[in-house]
Amino acid sequence: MQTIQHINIDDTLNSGQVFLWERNGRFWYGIDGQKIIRVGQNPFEVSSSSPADNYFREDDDYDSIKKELSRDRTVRNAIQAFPSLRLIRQDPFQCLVTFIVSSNSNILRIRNNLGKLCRRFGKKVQFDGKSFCLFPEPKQVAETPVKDLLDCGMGYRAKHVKAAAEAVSSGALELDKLKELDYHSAKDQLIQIAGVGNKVADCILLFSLEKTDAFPIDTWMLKVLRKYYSKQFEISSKTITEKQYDVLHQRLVSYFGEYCGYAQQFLFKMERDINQKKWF
DNA sequence: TACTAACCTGTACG
DNA sequence: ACGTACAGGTTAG
Repeated sequence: MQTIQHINIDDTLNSGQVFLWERNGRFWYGIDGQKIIRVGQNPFEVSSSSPADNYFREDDDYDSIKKELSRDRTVRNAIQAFPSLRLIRQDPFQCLVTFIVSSNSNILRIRNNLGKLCRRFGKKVQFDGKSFCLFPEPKQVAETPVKDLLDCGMGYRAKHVKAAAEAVSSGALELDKLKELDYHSAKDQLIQIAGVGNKVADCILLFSLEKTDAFPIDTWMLKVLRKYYSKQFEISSKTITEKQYDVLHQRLVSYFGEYCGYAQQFLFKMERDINQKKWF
């Protein structure tokens, strides 16, 4: 006998994947593209303003993924600490904007930037007796002057956000089609967008485009790799070059397997919590 | 090809 | 309080 869903909402929503969630009493409410999602923990339940299919990747064989990843001692410890931490399946456009905005920023600021963007340009809706602002659609952002995006506090990222929205809105970048491609083909297209480099692309691929073999390598992952994996993945420099990133990713995939993105999420959550970093 | 500094600006820390 | 450094990186040179 086992519980219906192995999903710890607090851990999952506070692991750096999503930024537009808020707790209200027994429930958490979040913005995902053109819908509002509500989740409660005991008992676990999800409802939404329009169908949100498998937002928490309920369709993954979670137990067998964890079992496979547990071959590694460090990931096994992280899984033990956060046994119901899930990867989230996000709206691709929101995810694209989110991680462009995230570059060289911090979590609280990212949250504030995105919140302002929604309040200023997103459609206002009612759900569960409360009012919310949806994430603005690509066309809406594409038509917004950079000046107004700057008011959201995005700084130099504002022009990248607008350009990305233009690419999506014009059809030059078809996000949904990237889901059908393999990791490298999809990544090649994402990298074309200004403001999207290796790390940001990997976040978008992992969190919204079905690429569980993506492994975003940020400063925290470098810290983790140095601390626990100095033997397997030696990292000498303070930062890594594009080439080193690619080589490292390849080795991470062959070490952790096709679900290495999950390993990244467990490790990231563990290390941030150890360092008592605030999520919101 | 590899390495550096500059980049907007809100928070965090002293 | 008030200044200074840093932040889930990317890019131009």
